[in-house]
Amino acid sequence: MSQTLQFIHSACTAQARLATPLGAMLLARTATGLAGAWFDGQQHHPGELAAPHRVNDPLLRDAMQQLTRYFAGESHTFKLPLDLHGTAFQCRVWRALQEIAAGATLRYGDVASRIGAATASRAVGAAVGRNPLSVIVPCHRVLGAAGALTGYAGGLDRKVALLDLERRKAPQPTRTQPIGAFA
Amino acid sequence: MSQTLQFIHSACTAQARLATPLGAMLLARTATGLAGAWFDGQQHHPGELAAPHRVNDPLLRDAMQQLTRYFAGESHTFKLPLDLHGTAFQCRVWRALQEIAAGATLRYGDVASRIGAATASRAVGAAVGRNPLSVIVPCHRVLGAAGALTGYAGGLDRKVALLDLERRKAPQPTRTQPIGAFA
DNA sequence: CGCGACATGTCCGAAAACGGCGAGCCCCGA
DNA sequence: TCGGGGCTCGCCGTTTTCGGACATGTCGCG
Repeated sequence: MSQTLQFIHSACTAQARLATPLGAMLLARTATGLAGAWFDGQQHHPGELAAPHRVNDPLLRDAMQQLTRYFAGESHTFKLPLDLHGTAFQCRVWRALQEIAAGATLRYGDVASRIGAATASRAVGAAVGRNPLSVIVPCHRVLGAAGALTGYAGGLDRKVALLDLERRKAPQPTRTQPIGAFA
Repeated sequence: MSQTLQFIHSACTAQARLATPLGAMLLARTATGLAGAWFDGQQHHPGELAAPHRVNDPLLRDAMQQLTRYFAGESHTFKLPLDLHGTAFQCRVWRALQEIAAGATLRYGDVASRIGAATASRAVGAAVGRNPLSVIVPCHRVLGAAGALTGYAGGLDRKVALLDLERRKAPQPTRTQPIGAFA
């Protein structure tokens, strides 16, 4: 079992389910923060959790509200305490993902450069795919060098839908300019 | 990292240190019970724990008191809530160990028979060696078929000292009679 | 009696396989 | 000539796989 899922199963204190336009989601929290958000049936889903269902948990309720507003197009940002666990490399990647603004996208290679491992774009792909917080950590905002979607743990159609939703709301350039942003 | 140590590091809520005639020990507890007791420098020691030091924790204080009485020769039994985590096989072995009375010993093969895996004596050896609760779960009461000490995670001299201590107090036959006990 | 061969569960290290990539090259069709 | 699609190859962190090593004991064979 992967390091992340191991952690999820042993440290989660509560879970909740949420209906979204793209299908039902499972949310899970630890004592520290939100630890997981998965679409039903997506890859790397943790399966059944032992933690109790708690619709009234303050953190889980916050998360559900913000996700609902997100899918309604009312907000594209999340403000929640997170509890991300993975290898050091994965954490660097996931942190980099959180800095991609809604409506913008990066290439896998761009992310690799940003975390100081310019030649590790393929490893970045692997790490992006294991992001435990679908939607909230915007792993769907990473495209192939040629602009192809390449993949999404929740299925490519969901990736399209998420990007559409964000582009409709935020009429910015389709792709951030990594050079300019870091010059 | 072994399954047990993984658990120790992630689930322990407090730790304490105790001086004994055989060297300093580290005690660790979870929300459920006592989870670990190791001599400094022994094999499979978890190393530094993130959990806070709490000399006043009720459970840890109980454990320290009972260990102190044990080393003073005043008592050979422990009454504490334990929280043992390992593979199913290891748990069966550790449970079997707790049924060996002070002053008595068993052979690795006897333990194997008792848990219904008569041919797995070698695997029993491996499991005994990973016992996370030195002294309290009496892994030192298991000897080789010929009566040899064979090994101890804390060093053979400690094994000798513990057996000596128990034999002095309890003048029973040196080895339990597994046949009679289970007939 | 000494020696070798098994059986058994877990852990550890090394090696190989596997990806949500990207650059370079070739080829074909406008 | 230029652009795009398809192919090959190098890149790199993670996961999987595999071969030993063990806190042993029994059996068969010389």
